Amino acid sequence: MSENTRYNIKDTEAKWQKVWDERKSFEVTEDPSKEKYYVLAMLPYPSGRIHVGHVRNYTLSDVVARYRKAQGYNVLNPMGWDALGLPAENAAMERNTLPKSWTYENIAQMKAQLLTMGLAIDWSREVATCDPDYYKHEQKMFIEFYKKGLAYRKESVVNWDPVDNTVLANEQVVDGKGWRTGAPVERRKLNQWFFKITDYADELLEAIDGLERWPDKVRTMQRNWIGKSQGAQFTFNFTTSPSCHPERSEGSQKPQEDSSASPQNDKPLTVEVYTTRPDTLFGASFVALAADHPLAKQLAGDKDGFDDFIQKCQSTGTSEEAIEKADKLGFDTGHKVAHPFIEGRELPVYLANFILMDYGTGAIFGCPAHDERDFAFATKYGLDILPVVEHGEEELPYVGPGKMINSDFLDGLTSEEAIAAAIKKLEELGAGQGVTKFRLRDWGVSRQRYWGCPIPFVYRESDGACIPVPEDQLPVELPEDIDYDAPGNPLDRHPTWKYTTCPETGEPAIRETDTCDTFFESSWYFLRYLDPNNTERGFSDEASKYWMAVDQYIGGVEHAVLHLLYSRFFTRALKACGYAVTDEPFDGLFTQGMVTHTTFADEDGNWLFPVDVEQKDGNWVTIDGGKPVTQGAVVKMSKSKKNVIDPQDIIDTYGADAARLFILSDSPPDRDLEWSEAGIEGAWKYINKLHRSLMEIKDKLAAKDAPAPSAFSDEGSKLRRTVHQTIDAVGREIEDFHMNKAVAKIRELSNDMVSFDPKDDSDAYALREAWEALVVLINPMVPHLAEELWAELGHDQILADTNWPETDESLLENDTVTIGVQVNGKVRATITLSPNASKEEAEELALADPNVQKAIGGGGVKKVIVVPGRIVNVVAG
RNA sequence: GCCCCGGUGGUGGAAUUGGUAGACGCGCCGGAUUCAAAAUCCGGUUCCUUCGGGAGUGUCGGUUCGAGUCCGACCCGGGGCACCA
Repeated sequence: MSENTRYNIKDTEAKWQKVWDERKSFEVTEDPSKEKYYVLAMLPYPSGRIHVGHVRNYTLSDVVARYRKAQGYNVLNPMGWDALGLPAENAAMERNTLPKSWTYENIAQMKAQLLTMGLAIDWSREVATCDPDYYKHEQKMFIEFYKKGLAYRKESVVNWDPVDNTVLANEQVVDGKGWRTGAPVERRKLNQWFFKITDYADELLEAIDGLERWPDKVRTMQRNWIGKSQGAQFTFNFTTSPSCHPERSEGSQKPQEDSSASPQNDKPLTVEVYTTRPDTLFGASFVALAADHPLAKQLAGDKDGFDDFIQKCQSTGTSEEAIEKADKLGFDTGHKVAHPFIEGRELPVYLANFILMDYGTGAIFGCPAHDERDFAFATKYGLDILPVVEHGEEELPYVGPGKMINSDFLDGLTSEEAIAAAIKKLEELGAGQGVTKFRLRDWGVSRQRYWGCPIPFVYRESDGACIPVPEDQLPVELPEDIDYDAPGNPLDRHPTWKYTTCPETGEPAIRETDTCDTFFESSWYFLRYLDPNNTERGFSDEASKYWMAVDQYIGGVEHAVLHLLYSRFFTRALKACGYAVTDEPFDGLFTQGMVTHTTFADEDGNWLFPVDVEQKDGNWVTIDGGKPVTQGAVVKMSKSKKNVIDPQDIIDTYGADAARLFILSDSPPDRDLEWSEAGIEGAWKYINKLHRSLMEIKDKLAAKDAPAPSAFSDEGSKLRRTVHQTIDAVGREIEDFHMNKAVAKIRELSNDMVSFDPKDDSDAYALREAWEALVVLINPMVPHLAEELWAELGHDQILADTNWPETDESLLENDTVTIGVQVNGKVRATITLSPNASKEEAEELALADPNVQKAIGGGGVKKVIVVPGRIVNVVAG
């Protein structure tokens, strides 16, 4: 093959990227005459280099975007940077630079990389969340939420590293010690900002049912996270009176919080419990409180073993083996409470390690016959096990529903009826009421960090009043003259930044030095894309009304709960503040699988990069030195295990099209994808082959404007059927995210085309038709190659502006169909007949086959089942 | 422990949802081309076989004319949640 006909991937890809850019092919505006389609890929964190997960994500969104564009939609496919966050601060500390410059350098590098992928992105809408023009609007939203009562301040406990002078996330606390300093973590109370997502708990839960184009997995995870339960909350009265003990602690303890249970002298002592099974109240045999329940210490008095018990409860949290079996541990306080329904019945009160203070009321009643944990506990401590639900053959504990027994006025009712009846009775007695509880907590957004969106409030020094920063003073910008020499939050110790005046009185005031959780930025970035240059508001109502909701959102499943739930809350909160937004931000959601790769390690167990090893005589060795290498498990690519491939190397070597094609064709997008060098080479070969094939056959194709012939040869007709069936199938597979199947269908078609030898004008016409269809079909996957081939086919209009081919209905059906003939369920022959053949014809043809006759043997035919177009099954004797 | 998802050739995966299991690709084998190699092209490739056939979709059982697909029990792998009352 001569040099000038060889497909030059590098030049060709650069050429078409330039054409798209110059023609602004993917820039869009609101166009009421066209139906919109909003494709959204989860925005990347600018870590510096793109990884294969990005390539997979944006290839998928690109296929959808290009496919929908070809179908005539006005497609919005934007991109931006989730640019605030802790890694920038860590990098700044390590490299003695500033988070801002580190971040913007990374953005520039990653953008340059993404541009080589040839994505159909409207770059004019690019957004970086660390830009004050971006966070200005969310500061305004924050204040609007505050005014609506959706944002509030409250004292709450944080993990405090006393050496670094900083707050730690739960993940940064290892064995009770700070991950960096190793210092024991203190629990400190700080004033923190919260968003009232709990106001929307019910609505967010109910609306999950309507998210039909979301994966079931994600919907289930969100339901569980919200964790709605209905039950009864009621009070037990103590029949014993614990002596009021002075605090025995070392004095550093915080005063105890107010609680439902009041330790005051004159009122009788009570404890409030929560249950989802008030129907089983007659089966109650104990009451249990969390070890850190406000009443615990008072109830324990100076009984022996209390300190021991508390210590054990705390240690179960960390010792690994104990968690496995997690023995039920109890501490008998010796005190008793009265059963609310049974005169004279007393229940012992325990402290127990399986009761959590932060769920429900931190106290329960135990019904061992109908609860697993209560059963284990009662067995261990020799408490009564009283069945109150008919359980037939089932062994105790029986947790299912049934008819009530041994339960006085509840006897004979179903569990459901009994729950209602028990709640009614509790209400009559004034002991409690039916309540609904959620696991979901309000969203704490305060972070004691520098590289985040400043929370736009000041506190007046004279009286501590919390005052929102007036709109005309927004944004509250991050100072750039910061230092990382001392531990802690640079904003807090900045010499001037936080000192300001009260906008109302002009008195001295202190700025809030906390910044927002970075989930704040990602909760509305899809709205900013709609109107990225709006300086008055984050986005206009008009833009939102035209583009929202997102038609197809694509990203990793790791955001199944937090990001996706916060965004759903955010649209509702914005709506409450007068913005025009849909309730639900994302109509369709697709979660892609992980990209995995083999791990390699040297003799000492150190991880090795795949680029540093090679295979020699069937064994893996290091390239540098040839030392033996062991091949380990295939796991998600991660820097720590070094099993990463730099996609840029792949793109530089094989081109973006090959990388895209391999990623799409090897595995279904929702499953994990195992990266392999061999796979990428296969994709690369196919790209070259398509180009070569067209170059070879080009002169034999009919002219671009040749009239349709009046008739086609048998081969020509067959090819045309395949073409139209493929057009039909590929569209459906793309819509279902079966990109691997779409690619397979295209390859089948191209195999047929390559072996098709045009003999006359009608064949030449059919083959041109086939090539034109093939190129359009493959465009979403390998757009550079497709543009090149399209131009080779003689078109002036670029492919990015070309519509998806129409299918000819009459060609979707074949004129003959080959079906199997079974004898007693085993295939013995195949027959070919018209798809409209009658059952009788099919039966006749099947029985005429010698192989079928042979299989039937002497027993004769008992019955023949004919499923037209599918199968014939002969039942022989 | 509970809740999902998955298990099909050497390998990634197809199978019109109960109707010819293994599409398409990777790898491998054989051949052509080449001084040679690369690239490319052609053919083969589930396993066993006495070449007639037989077996086969994690295991065992069931329903059906017919099961990868439906039902029951179990085994293995991955993910999520977790003393949630």
